[in-house]
Amino acid sequence: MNTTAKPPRTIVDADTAAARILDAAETLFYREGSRNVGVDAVVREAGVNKMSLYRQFSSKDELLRRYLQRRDDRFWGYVDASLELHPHDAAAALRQFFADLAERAGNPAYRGCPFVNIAVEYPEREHFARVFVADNKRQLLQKLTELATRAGARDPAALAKGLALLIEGAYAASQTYAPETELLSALPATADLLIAAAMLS
Amino acid sequence: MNTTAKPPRTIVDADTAAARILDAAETLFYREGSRNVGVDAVVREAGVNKMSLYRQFSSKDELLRRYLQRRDDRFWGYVDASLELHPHDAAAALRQFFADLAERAGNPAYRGCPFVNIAVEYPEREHFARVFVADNKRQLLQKLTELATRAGARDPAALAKGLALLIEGAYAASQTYAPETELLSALPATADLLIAAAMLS
DNA sequence: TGACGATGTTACCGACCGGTAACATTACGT
DNA sequence: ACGTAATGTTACCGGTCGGTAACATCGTCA
Repeated sequence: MNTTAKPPRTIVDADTAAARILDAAETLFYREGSRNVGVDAVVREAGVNKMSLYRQFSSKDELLRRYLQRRDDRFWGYVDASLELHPHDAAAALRQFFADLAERAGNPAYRGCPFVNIAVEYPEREHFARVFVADNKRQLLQKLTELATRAGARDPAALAKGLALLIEGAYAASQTYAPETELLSALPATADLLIAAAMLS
Repeated sequence: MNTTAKPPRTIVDADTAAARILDAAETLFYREGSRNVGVDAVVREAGVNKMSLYRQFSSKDELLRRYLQRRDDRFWGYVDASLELHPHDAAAALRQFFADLAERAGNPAYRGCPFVNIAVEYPEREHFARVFVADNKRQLLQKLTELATRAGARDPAALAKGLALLIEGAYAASQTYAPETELLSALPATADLLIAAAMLS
């Protein structure tokens, strides 16, 4: 008897196939690492055929590009969501961002900053994915500097850099330190301290 | 004519072969990532035969174990070198560590914290390499807490956690931010600020 | 109905991966 | 001088990688 009956041939149009593939890539690339995940795993997760991937995306590298863009969009969504809570108080907006970041990074499913992970995965600084990461971080530093200025910091650039270091630290620590150390619990207070110190005349 | 003459068969004893293999692994695993480097690349770099590797190390995983131990020793060497400069001034010792860290992380050949990189490379928290990393970080936090206590901080655990976040941030930022942003230049001053603020009565 | 374009399926390619067996060669103790 | 143990060399294993060709099947529209 045939216990391994073939699943019915399901047919999806190109657009939904591309969407499912991107969803699968976002999940797997983030959770396992883009270099650790093969295209076969992506199509399996997406429930589509391998040829459907290569008819929608020219290569795995292009899929990686689309993944990075999605992560970028998602990241700025997080930032905006935090900042919008305090549209007229830049210092409060900064504090809000760190509180929300500590919340996110404490989630057990959190796997660190996707851009930090990319930087680790690809050794060459000139790799297109690394360049994408550097752009994202540059924009983040610019946003932090702008907020520090609006908050009235004496040295906005210095405050922004200090906060940027803290942010990267939260990303990395979420993966390196065991959860029991509760390192992230110190994140909001430390950020508050830096912000407050930057305001003193 | 034979333009591709075989290199002479050089023969090295087991101990020096093992040492050369470990040196090669340390270089390559750190620079390219342990998962991105194959055993063939290691033996090529070491200038030994592949069988010499598998006669000295039971598997690539054991080579990874030895690599981690080497990196751990090297790391605590860095720490001790900084702290020994101020044996009777814990606050100064902490500041010294951050100054030295900023120096190291600013080197163009720097490829971030080897333990952070391991945490990115291996998704499962239970993987032996991840456990090793968590142990290293736990010991670092303990050392920081001890120093914060000796320095007279009001809340040593809080200061230690803040400094630990900054350290992880420096590691990650060295790879994610473009060198032009000079984010690391803000590291010593930010650490000094946290240390000073923790002393206020 | 029939034809055409889009999709699914299978099989395959060359390259690399970690790891090993079999054998050639060398160094060294007796 | 000879035998033995350690080392070097070659070839290979099964598995996975990114990517593709060939063909079967489907939906759609004339």
